[in-house]
Amino acid sequence: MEHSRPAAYNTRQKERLLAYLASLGDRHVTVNEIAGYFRQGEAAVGKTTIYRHLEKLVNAGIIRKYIQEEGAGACYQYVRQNRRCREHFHLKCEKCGALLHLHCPTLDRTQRHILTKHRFKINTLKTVFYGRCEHCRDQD
Amino acid sequence: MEHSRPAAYNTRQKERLLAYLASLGDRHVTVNEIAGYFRQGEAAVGKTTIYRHLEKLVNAGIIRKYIQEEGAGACYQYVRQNRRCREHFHLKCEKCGALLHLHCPTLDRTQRHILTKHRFKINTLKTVFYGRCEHCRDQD
DNA sequence: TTGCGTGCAAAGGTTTTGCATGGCA
DNA sequence: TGCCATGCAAAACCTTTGCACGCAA
Repeated sequence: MEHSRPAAYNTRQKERLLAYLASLGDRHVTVNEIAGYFRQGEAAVGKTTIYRHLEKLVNAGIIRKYIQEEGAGACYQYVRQNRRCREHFHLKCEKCGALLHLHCPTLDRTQRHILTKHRFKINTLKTVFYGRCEHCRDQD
Repeated sequence: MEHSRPAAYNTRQKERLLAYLASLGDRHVTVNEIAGYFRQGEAAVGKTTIYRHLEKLVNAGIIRKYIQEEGAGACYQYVRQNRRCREHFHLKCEKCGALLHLHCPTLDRTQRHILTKHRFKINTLKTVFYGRCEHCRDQD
């Protein structure tokens, strides 16, 4: 027995948006880039619709949202689920934008520590460590 | 010999703002909270002035700025030189929105581990762990 | 007196919301 | 035929900037 979950229709905008995001590979896009892509050509998708779908997709773990500089828009990236994808954290370099995957037993222990000692269940799909990668640390 | 550094006057607004921030202890405040505090009572300090001082104070290392989410206002915290005001992570509950502060030696070790073994310098001012807090884990 | 500090108002940007219309099931 | 989805316009945010006036030194 389901709760009163809304119907969730399949619309062409939704399909196009998801197909576009999936086609990006590892590339990140901003809302403006997405809107720009759908502005040209026949298949228009408005910004309002884009924002509304992106929020749902982020919550569903289908795409990941990254915050950037203050004042600048967020950027989004498709999360590929196919590969043998153990739970892991992500490191995002604020300078060069590189996204690193952190498979590490130490982090697994940290995650369990936060769960047992701080009683907080981390969502690794949404959590992103921001900072400087090896190469960018040497510069400036 | 100094470079052409501007004069930097001491104004009452500046003194009041710094005194207020210092009085907060470990608490974080947003610009709105600061402005609200100075709105009531005689000693008004405008938001523009608050923003301008906060930027300087952050650059001077006197206060710390946390960027929690895009669009939402940043949080500021006084850095007490003498006492232990360690860097810390934040836990954000996806369900109820609660923001928890994670002061924990285990996390300090994790941070060092990521630095030495994975060669990534984490920015705790921007990094937020997303997940479920104790209370919201029990529900649904 | 000099010129930085202040703060109102307006602009800049991203994101959200109101509401009438469109389209899926 | 219901009712969700869409998207324009407008609002709601946070933050920055222009500019005239105030005030410290």
